[in-house]
Parts: sequence; structure tokens; C-alpha cells
Amino acid sequence: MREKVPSNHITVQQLAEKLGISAMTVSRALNNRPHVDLKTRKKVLEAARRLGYSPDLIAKSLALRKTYTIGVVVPEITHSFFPEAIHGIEEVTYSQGYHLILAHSAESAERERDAIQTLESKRVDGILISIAQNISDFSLYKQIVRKGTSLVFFDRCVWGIGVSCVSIDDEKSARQVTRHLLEHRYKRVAHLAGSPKLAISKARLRGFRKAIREFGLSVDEGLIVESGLHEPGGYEAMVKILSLPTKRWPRAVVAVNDPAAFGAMRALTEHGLRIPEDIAIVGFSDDIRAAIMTPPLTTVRQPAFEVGRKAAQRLFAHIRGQEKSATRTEIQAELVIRRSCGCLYPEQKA
Amino acid sequence: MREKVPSNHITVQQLAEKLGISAMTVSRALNNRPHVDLKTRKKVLEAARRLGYSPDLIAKSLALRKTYTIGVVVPEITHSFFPEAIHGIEEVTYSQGYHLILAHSAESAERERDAIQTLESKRVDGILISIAQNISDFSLYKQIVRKGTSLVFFDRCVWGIGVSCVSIDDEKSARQVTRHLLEHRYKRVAHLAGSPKLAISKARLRGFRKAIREFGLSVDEGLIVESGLHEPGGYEAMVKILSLPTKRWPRAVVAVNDPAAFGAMRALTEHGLRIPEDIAIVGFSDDIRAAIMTPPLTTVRQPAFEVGRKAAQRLFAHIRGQEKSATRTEIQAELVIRRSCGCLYPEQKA
DNA sequence: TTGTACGCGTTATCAA
DNA sequence: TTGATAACGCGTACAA
Repeated sequence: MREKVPSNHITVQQLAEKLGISAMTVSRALNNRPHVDLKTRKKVLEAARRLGYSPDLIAKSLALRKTYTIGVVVPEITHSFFPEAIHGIEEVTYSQGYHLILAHSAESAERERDAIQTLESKRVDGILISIAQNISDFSLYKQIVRKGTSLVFFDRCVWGIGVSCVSIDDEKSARQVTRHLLEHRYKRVAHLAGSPKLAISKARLRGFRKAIREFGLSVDEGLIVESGLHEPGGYEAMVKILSLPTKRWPRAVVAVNDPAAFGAMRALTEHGLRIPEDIAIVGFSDDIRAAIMTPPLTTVRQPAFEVGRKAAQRLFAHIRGQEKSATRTEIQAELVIRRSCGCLYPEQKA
Repeated sequence: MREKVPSNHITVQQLAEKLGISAMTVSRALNNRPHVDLKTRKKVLEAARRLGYSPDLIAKSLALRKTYTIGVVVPEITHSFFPEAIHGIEEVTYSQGYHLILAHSAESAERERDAIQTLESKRVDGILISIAQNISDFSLYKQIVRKGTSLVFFDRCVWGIGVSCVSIDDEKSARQVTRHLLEHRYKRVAHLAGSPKLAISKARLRGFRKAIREFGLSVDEGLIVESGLHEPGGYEAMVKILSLPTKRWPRAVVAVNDPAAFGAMRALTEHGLRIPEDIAIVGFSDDIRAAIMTPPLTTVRQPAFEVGRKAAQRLFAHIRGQEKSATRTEIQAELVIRRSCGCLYPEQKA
């Protein structure tokens, strides 16, 4: 027993019949194409408006084999980075007259697979994706490209499969913030590392190591502790560090992101340690809470909007066939210096 | 000069030819429909997998006149409420096998109009919308409904046009939080009101007044000050209140939202007043920063995820034709008691 | 300037 | 169980 669907959508055919002309003429008039008498054109447009004609983009897409739509897959939607990136994507998309289908993988490989296949089936003209954690099989991405759909990664990328990527230069940024600490004469610096499987974690760890080496210091491996990306993990990791003999304690900490830093700050405070006087700390990502922590957290600001904007631009370049080979765009992050690193005033230094 | 679009998508026809059977049989096999020999079915599925067949949902939608897609229009995308609501919508949508097209009106009536028309043209099965500010022409919404597209408002609604709505009960929530203060023996309570044009502001003000009256007290109109919805406005409004003679000062403050409360807290602190010992304060919306203010801010939690979830459920009920008339769903907000209201420990009371 | 025939990829319908 | 035909709404190509 099927429901009666009203579907009061008027078609080009119907418009044509009502006006006593052919569908083709109506189509031409509606799409501002040449070879239509001005009077006929006016008549058509007027009728279309009056009858509330709305073009069927489904039919149009089928005929033109082009949807003027791009798909976006994000692993997380609540975290402030992605809404901002989506905002950036959306600005470009809108200005180009394209539409946007949003899919959410919820950090699940299966849901990501679903999402990509759906987007492919919807025949989007291109896909922007920030991949879920723990993805190790890249064959789907390759398949998409092979089938002729433009693809660009943003924020979380896969290298070596010929796909462009726009991301934050995590390694350079981590190196920069670590250097900042070292320049202020902190010698022993710890790192709360994210998952060793995640590219951003690895990049930040690399940047951290690089900075230490560049200062002619050596890395104390015991001061590199895995914290994950959330507050509780940061807390645990810091507790673990504080369980070391006091003389092995670090003078400063570089956390893989702000939530981890928040957890670490809690651990420090609970141990009766002052920030930054006893141990300084810096985060990563400029979480909205960073500025109002006590003390305010020094961090690295991620220009999410910019990442989204650039990624969308790259995708459109690719869709238009202006992009020959895979490119790698790295947006420069920005160091936001606050009290937690103890570097604001010279006299606070170690 | 047209570009060569690879578009290596295999079709049902091609599959059929390769297998030497008809397209119809392939279609039946792929869609798990009856009347297909088990062996044929297996052969089809195997071939589809091997050749990377991906169904063309555009063609399918055209044939079935159903897209299995809903559209969502939000006025803002960075504010944490909407990402969470979208998350809630997404969970329902995903579980129902539907897809989601996201559109962003950026608080602009024109962009909202664009978005709605696009969604209509894309023949989505339903639309969820939280309307932009300053919208006064509701004819478009009515038109959408008339054309047979299901519509449900969420968070920001329009009444009286026969469309269902899911929102937070602002008036009741404001009444509840105000009552909470009054129950703890605060007598003089001020209100930082948002814009008198905004529905949520008006509702919260109504709730505030109602609670006061219910306690047999009268409202001191001088203690109701317009603050807008942001931090600076909250600061200004509080300064204005503190410029009153000391004896007219309130013992507690209900702010229209958290940012306004943050501003007010800054004003209080700068005046050397203690929170909550001298003046207590409560906010509205459980901004992520509320918990880490000094002192932590008592506030009203907006279950955004829940609003999104419920709205999506309503929409699906409507799409399935199970919904006769327009309904009004109000999600109950939740009071989050922290230190700023001075009600956590009995001995702190006034 | 206008109109006709056909195809886009899929499924419903009805016949075999 | 299978297949041929038509239709979904639109635009391209070509003819009138």
C-alpha cells in the first residue's frame, strides 16, 4: 500500500503545454540561452515564476552528468576545528554555485567507507575528506580517483597515492613551539604524544624531536609519553611523568593538543606545582578554553577556516582540470603566547 | 572545447551485457528483489563487486522520485549549538539510510532563500531548518510545504503556518533557573536581557518575570538591562547595574546567555565584588568555557544533540506520512549547578 | 527562432 | 524466472 505523494512539482513539459510551445524553447528561456524570441522568453519566465517552477536538478544532473555538488567527509563534527573548516569550504562552494553534501564518519572506518560510497553513488563532482583514525587501507581512495572523481584531503591526509592535500604544517609548528621553549632556556622538555598511528601525532613528535636536536640537546625518551588526544589521557600521562624521580622531571611540557594540556595542567595543580614557575606547558590547537585557563595556555592556533577554504579551492582547480599533479599545501599555524609557558615576561624565565 | 571526463562508472546495462542477461535481472539481483535464480544472483553480485559497480543514485532518484536525502539549513555553523544539533540529526539520518545535504544561511535571508530553493530543486525528501534572524516573510516555507516537501523547524521556529517544530523551552528554563535562585533566598534578582527582537530573548525574559511573580515578589524594572548576546554587552550591562545606588544592587543576576554572563563576571571582579558571596550569577547555554570560569558558572544546558535528534525523528515521521498535523516538541533544558550561584553548599547562602 | 528525437541510468509494468 | 518497453525530467544535436 503506497502513500499518495503529492509531489506538486511542475515540469518543463507542463510549462510548455500551458504556453502552447515546445519544452525545448522553455528550457532555453529558463537557462538564458540564445535563440529565443524576447517576448517568448518573457512569457516563459513569467509563467515559471507564477507557477513556482523549480528546476529538477536530479534530471539535470543525469542529463549533464554533472551534479555541481561536492561531498565533504569529516571524522568529527563537534570539535571546533571541523565546523570552522566546513565553514571555509562552504564559502568557496557557495561562491562557485556548488552545493555541499556533508557526511560524518564518526572516526569509524566502516562509516567512512559508507560515506565515500554514497558520495560516489550520488555522483558528486568532487570529494573533500579528512580521514578517520586507524585507517590503513587506502585502496578506496585510489579507486575513487581512478573512477574520475576529484579528491582532495584536508587536515588528515594520505601521502603517496597521488592525491592533493591541504593541512597544517604540524611538524613545523611543533618544532616552532618547542624552539620557543628552548629559546627561553628551558632545557628538559617533555612531550605528551598522541596516538603513534595518527599522522598529526607523528608529525608533532617529529617536530618536537627536531627542535631538541637543533639545540644540541638529546631527547629523554622517558619524557615522551602517549596521552591520546583528550583530557583524561593528558592527565594520566602527566601523572606518569611526575612519578619519575624529581631530578628527571621536565621543566616544560609540549602537549600534542590543548585538551591533553588541560589534563596535564590539572595533574600539575593537584600535585601542588605552579604553572609556569615550576613546570611550563604549551598546547596545540587554540581550543576556545585555552585563553581562560589559569594560567592562560600558550598554544598553536590552527587556521581551520583557511584550511577548508584552500582545500576547496584546490578541489575546484582539480575539477576544472587546471590541476596536473598532486600538490601539497601547508597552512602556517600561528603561535599564541600566553602565560602558561612563562615566556611573556623575561623575569619569569627559568 | 570540452574536457574529456573519464567517468569510468560502470552501469547496470554494461553489467548485463557482460553477463549476457538483461538489465532488469541485474537490477533485481543488486537490489535483493525476489524472482531471481540464486545462481544468477550470485553471478551478478560477484561481477558487480569485481568491476567496482556503484549504483547511480541520480538515475535511481529520477526513476523512483525519491532521493533518500534530507536537507538541513542552519544560520550559523561555528557556534557549538549547531554542530551538535547536526550531529544529532546525522545519527538519525544515518540509521535510516538517508543522506544529508547541509546548507548554511549565514544569518542572511537571501542565502536562506537560495538554500531552500536549491534543496527543493535537489528534490530532497524533507527539510530541517533553523531560520535566520530577521526573517519576516514566511511565504517560502508555506510554498515548500504546499509542493509536498516535508518540513520541520528546529531551535528557531515559525508558528502558525502548520509546520512542526522542535525547540528548547526557553521560557520554562529561564523560569526554572530564576526559581532556583529565589528558592535559595535571593530576593533582589537582576536580568541581563538579550535583544527584545529575538524570540529566545523574549522567552527568557518572560520566564524570568514569571518566576519572580510566582514568588510574590515584584520586578524592579531598573534591574532588567539589555545586554545583547555577547561578552562586551554583558560587561556594559553589569556596569550599568553597578552604577545604581548600592541599596538597589541585586543579590543575584540571571544572564540571557553564557557570554553575557562572562562579561558581567568580569565587571563584578573589576569592581572588587566576590562571586557568589557578594553577587551570584547564572548563565544560559552551557558554553564550553562555563565550567572553567572562576568561579565555575551555573548555567542551563541546551541539549542541542537531543533537539537535532528529535527534529529528525519528527521529519521522518512526516515523510512516512505518520504525522497528521503540526506538533510542537519542547526539549527540557537541564540546570547545571556550579559555584557561581552560591547554591552548591547550604552554608554559602545569603 | 522553434521543434523533434534521443540519451542520461534506473526501475515499474507487463508479457513471455 | 526472465526480458522488452516505457517512463522519470532535462539537455544536446540536428532538422525544420
